Amino acid sequence: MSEELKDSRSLNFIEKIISDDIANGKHAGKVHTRFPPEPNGYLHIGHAKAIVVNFEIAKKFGGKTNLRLDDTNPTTEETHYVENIKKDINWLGYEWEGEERYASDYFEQLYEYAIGLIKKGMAYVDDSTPEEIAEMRGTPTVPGKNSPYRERSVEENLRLFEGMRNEEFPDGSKVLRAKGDMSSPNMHMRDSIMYRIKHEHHHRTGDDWCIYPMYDFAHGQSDSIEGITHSLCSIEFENHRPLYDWYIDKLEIFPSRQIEFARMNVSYMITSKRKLKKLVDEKYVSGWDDPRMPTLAGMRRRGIPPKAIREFCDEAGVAKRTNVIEIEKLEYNTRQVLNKTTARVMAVLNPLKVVITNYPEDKVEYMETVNNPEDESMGSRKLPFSRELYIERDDFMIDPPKKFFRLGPGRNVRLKSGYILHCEDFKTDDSGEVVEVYCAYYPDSKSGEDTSGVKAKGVIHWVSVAHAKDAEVRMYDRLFTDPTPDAHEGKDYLEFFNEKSLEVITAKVEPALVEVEPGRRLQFMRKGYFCVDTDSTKENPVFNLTISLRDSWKK
RNA sequence: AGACCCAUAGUGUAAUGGUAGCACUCCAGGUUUUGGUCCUGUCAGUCAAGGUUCGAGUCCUUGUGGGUCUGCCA
Repeated sequence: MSEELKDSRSLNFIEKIISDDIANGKHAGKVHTRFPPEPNGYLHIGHAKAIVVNFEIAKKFGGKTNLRLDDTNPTTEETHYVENIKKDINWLGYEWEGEERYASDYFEQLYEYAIGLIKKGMAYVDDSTPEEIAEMRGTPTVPGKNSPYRERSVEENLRLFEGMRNEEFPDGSKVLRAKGDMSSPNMHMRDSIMYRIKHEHHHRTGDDWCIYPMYDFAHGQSDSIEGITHSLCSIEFENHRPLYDWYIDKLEIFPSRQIEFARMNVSYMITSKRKLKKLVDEKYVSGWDDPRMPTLAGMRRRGIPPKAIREFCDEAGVAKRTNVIEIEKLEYNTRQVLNKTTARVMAVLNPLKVVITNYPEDKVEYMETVNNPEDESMGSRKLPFSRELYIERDDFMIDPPKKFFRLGPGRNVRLKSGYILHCEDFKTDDSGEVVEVYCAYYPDSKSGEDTSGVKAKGVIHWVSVAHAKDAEVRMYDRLFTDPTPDAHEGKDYLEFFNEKSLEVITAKVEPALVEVEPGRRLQFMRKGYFCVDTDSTKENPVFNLTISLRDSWKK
């Protein structure tokens, strides 16, 4: 199980309800939640929120959380998705109670429940066409009409429903409906469809069934069967709650309680399955796990630690109003975790050569440098230092402003864990571009044993030319240029695709970096946090920018 | 249009009917061999109008704004 999240905050509204339930002895104080994804796609940041809410709330009250795949629609669901869903939840840091469950585990029980309702005269087989049913349903303002098949006898309904199960009827020819109230202002109460005929292969039950229950006649019943005490779902199911309760009441089964909360939206991200799929299909991104994608697979590859996602979701809070959390919050949580856990390494993203004119040609020194100033236990290592170094092109200016603390003609700068340099000259090419910088070093200014008395305001990173290795670095930025790309009427979200969301560069890195394993997270000193990509090899190391360091420098 | 739900700084989220707080962002400073981290500070809020009350962000009414619902999807 995951590390404890901060426990200082006050209870959210769901926790208050549960807290009251416990105080009142409801369900003998037991708390049991569930995460019920449909196995027809990949999990994204929105699912992460639901996962964190369900697992953390249960944990907080000493309860359990089930994983249940809501597989009642055989046409869209696949085993392949199940495996990815399980992997993503585990990666996020959670373990569900026992084995994962499936709504399809309960098909027989659900069938029995339906028979029970028919026997009570509360359900009937309807021969109407889909069009007729839609027509008779009415609209929110006009009451619906009763189906002409509504008053069939219990015996006939029983016989017909059994016939449905026994493959006697073609797809779409009949449905089983709950006898609700066709004049209810709540559309879900207007004789909700319980079963439809689909002669299709199911990923788990194979060809055992040709009738499948609808969400409304499967979800709440599954909750009940599993003894779910608090069924937490998103706000769009609010209108389903009367039906959820109606079935529990008529079926006389364990009374799970549905509580709705607002789904989480994040700026610059979209979570629409259809829109995400289009990005993949039309090659805007490399796949569902492209590091720019808001999928858990994408964020994992990007290098965002699961703990950061947990804290982000937890700190975003739980309430009922529509929200858009600023992506800056996720970035904050990401940096927060990475700052404490990653080793600092030297990597020059945009190299400029520096020659130390008074340093011997063939001398090599090994400079001791601490791996993580935030965590002494991470130790230190040695960096090769020589006469020619790469520094960041941004760290040199021909004519720098006064507040620029880096290198410029006549200026001093400290090389991190090295010497202080004094810039004496530089060389440009025909276009005026600086191609080489010439410096002198102060031999008695070595890091840790500096007796020079020389002042240097800035500190820059570097790597020895003779020892540097090339590495592919994928610089990622937000996928979209607009905080709410899919909320503009008349404008397609693809218009906001950020063409600069990926830039591939070749960096000069310290030699040890070609040995790192995929998945490893590092801080490139003064630049940002990076993660070794799954494409990475010793011959061609690949790093993904997770998130840059904050940069408060401006002219 | 009818039903249901929601409304607190830029963003998100708190506040038994009793001092509107926290976090992120922004801005300003301090520390720093990362212009990072850390620390301090500033700016900034109860949708509107009535009502109940000694007292309303909280309760009531109306309005305004937003969300969900008219799949044999979940």
